[in-house]
Amino acid sequence: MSVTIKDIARQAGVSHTTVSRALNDSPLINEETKDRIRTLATKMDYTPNFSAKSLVLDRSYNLGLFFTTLSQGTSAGFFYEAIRGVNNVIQDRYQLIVKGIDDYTSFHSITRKSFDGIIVVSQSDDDQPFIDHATDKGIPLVVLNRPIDTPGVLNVISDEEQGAFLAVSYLIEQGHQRIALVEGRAGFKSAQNRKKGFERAMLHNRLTVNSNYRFPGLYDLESGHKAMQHFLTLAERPTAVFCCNDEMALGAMKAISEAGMLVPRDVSIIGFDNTVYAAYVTPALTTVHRPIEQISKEGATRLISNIENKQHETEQVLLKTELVVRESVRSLLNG
Amino acid sequence: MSVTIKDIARQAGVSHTTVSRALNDSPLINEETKDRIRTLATKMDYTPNFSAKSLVLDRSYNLGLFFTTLSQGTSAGFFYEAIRGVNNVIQDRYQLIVKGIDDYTSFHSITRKSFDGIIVVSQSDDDQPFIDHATDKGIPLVVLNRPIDTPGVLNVISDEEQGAFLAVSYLIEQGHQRIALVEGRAGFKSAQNRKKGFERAMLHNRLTVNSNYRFPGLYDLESGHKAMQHFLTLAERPTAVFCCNDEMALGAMKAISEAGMLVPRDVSIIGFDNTVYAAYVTPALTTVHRPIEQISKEGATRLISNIENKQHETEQVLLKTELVVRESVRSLLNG
DNA sequence: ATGACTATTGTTAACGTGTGCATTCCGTGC
DNA sequence: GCACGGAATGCACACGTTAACAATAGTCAT
Repeated sequence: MSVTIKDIARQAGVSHTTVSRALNDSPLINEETKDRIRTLATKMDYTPNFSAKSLVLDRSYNLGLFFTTLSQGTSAGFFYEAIRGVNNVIQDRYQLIVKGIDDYTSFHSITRKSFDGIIVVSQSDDDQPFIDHATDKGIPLVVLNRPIDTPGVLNVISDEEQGAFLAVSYLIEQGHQRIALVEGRAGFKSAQNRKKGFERAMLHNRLTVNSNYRFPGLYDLESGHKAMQHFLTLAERPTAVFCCNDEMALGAMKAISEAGMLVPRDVSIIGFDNTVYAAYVTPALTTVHRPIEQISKEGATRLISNIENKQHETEQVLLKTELVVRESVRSLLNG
Repeated sequence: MSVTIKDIARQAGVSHTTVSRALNDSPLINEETKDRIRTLATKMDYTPNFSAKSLVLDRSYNLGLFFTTLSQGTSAGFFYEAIRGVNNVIQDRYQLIVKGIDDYTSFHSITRKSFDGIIVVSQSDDDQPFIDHATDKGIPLVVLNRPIDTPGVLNVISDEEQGAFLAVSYLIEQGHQRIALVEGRAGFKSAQNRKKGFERAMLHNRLTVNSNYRFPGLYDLESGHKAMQHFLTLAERPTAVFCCNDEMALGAMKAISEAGMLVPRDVSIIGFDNTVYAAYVTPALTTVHRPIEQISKEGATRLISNIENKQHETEQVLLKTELVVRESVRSLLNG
């Protein structure tokens, strides 16, 4: 059917070995023959058979991009930016295969043969068995977005604890003291770190956290909505709420306006993630920007470098987050 | 390194052919030997080498999921739903390879060998050369989301013209007559169809469209914002605006509130796509739901059926859209 | 008992590419 | 003139799997 190096060899009057070497730019082959063969190859519209290459070279040309889950809980924007970032650096050297870890009942089929490298965009501790499996099998690996304890694994993350600290410190600077927290999805490391940053900022300013001022969330709009409804029933309402992501912040804003109140006049809201929508909500949401696309670019670049140089760098890379001030926080300072 | 069928054969005292047949459940092999070999295989932790299979069976086990672009203009929610839908039906039979068409300078490397089938999530006429290439190469193909003229191509789309008709008819039912249109990105078929639905609904109700009441858009927040700013400068403002997607509708709402006005009191807004955020904006956005996930499921299912049954169904499947009524449209009827 | 037929297993080649080891040719130094 | 070395190419096999064909043993009808 399709043209192979043997076809080219026949046409060129050489052996298929020579063709193979010529197309791989081997120094063994005369420059003129190389040229002749190369032009002949393009003229004959030759495409290498990657299955055959894979078989003999023991490389799959596949990079796996694994998310904790595809079917639930991953925000669309997050997902999109991660794929963009990775896609951007792999170009045509690899095929990008997108998977959800929770699609697997057994990791048996995940081997060195099927993936030259794996990028895990991790959102939960539940990914650990998968990460261990990949490490055991000796597959080059990078874990993004969630800090990893396992030594010997490349890890690129944003400093979320610092981001939350930044956000809450900002609230305090603006004069807020009764600050509430809508937590992230239980089990997600990001939820823990953002909470930690919140607590550190409070402690650092010698503020105590009312236990009524914490509410569990699921990172979705609905749980932010519910949390805010709860806060609004309290006799002494918080003046500001730190939501562990933007979606929940939007839900909270919704609840506030449903109660006939206004953001930020009655309650200040701050989010996390800097979703595209954050800028266009009314009022525009003050939030923390997390450089997902940059994380995934950085991760993919380092992974590929590890693969191609057969090295095994295992650094942990921390990328800084930054506060994006918009309109959803009111200053309580009388000036 | 890893265990092959020959290793199993040696252990079992049979030929590697027998092992191959046993693992593929060939009727030629005695049931007992099959069992013996199968248990031995799992005990030895055997995983088939897909490169070898691919080479001899002439199948890649790859499905390509191609978007018009990954780097610009695709909405995150859209992207996410499409991948989810496809991923949902392919399970572990295929690897899902995600690509942007605009990443390619040449389609040369896209062949039958590298993809068993291709799903194009098409958002622009510019995809046509790619679609033609895939058709030429004889790669099983399905085009989602954009109507295709090319005969002989499987095509699954939502009826967007009907959706727009639905939306605008609803506005008219609520008593609106001065209805403006924020158009979609030029060149995108969806933009044309939504506009067509708009026009048909107007015509059907014998309403004329003021040429000041049309404004080009890019499907992003900013252009909706700009369009609305324009409409607000008009002496005779529209009472309702049909935005060709939700993002632009959000932008428009933003512009309205910036001008000190309220939705829907002063201007009614209706969107298209039913983004996750539409429900949680204030006021919640009335919009048209487009079943992206269902489209991609349907498309993937039919493509796989075509591949595996070696048939060549080329139907065009139209899935209905539906109006989701929320709070962003005011009734002008005095009741 | 012999031929045909079935059930089960083995032999061998094939898929397309890369590579270790020969082979050939040519120039160079003695 | 001959050995040596380097440059260029070819031969033959390997990678792991499937499949056409061959082979063997057993069964059954004549």
